[in-house]
Amino acid sequence: MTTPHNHHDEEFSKNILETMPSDEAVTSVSEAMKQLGDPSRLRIFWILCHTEECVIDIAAMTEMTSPAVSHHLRLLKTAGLIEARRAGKEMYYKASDTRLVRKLHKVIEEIADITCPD
Amino acid sequence: MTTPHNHHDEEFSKNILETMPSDEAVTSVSEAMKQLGDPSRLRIFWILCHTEECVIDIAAMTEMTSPAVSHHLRLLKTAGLIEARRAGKEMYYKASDTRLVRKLHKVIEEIADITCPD
DNA sequence: AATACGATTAAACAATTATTTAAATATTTA
DNA sequence: TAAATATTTAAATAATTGTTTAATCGTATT
Repeated sequence: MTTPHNHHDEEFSKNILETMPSDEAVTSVSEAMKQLGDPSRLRIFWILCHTEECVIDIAAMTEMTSPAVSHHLRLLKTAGLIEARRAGKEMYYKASDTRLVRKLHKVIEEIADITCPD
Repeated sequence: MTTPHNHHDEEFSKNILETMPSDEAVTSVSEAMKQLGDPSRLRIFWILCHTEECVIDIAAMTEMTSPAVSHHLRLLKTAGLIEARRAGKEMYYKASDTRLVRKLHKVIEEIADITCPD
């Protein structure tokens, strides 16, 4: 495959296309990013990276209703970013202990410190 | 402020709330994540992290129409993730040279290499 | 078993967003 | 200046998504 315009030498363009992330990689990365692309979920995720909490407390900390929190928790859980455990009447959520989560948490903290780009 | 349930000691809860990212930080981080939460934009962004390209070539590489690419480019540009320059009839786009962009690029490459979480 | 509490689900609504096709704009070249 | 090329904008449509309110489900307690 060749691009309509040839701004780079063939070797280079070929290399780019070959090292391009696979569809699966793109899907999984964008799926994770998408979940954190919502401010409510980002807040919840951040909290759960630091502590394990029940739904009511998360709702209080983020000033949201329980159903709204529950909805976001489900999405985060489906994406594999958080996990849950039941203790009596309560469900406790916390960030999953995976490389993906650790990297996302790290980049969030780093970006949050920047605030102004550059 | 105290959470409805007290699963942690007061000192700890207080500390969490205080270190919680500000609204501005949350907004800016989630805005960046949101842009990369779309697979089409993630692909485009990845390409532009590696090379400068014109719209037609990006469209060819991603198998999208020019208007669709143009639309995503505008969003990425508004978010400060990419920049543009005109050369004759063509517009050339590339990733912005900022800390934010470098960190996002890095985490994308890292996550893409993982594929399977954990 | 009845009640209370925590959490989830469902339905409805509002809002945002991606894609397509067609038209418009900008720049170069004949 | 007319035609060709590259890109953007606009209009229309389809699809996704977040939030709210009300109802339901699961667990524990009395």
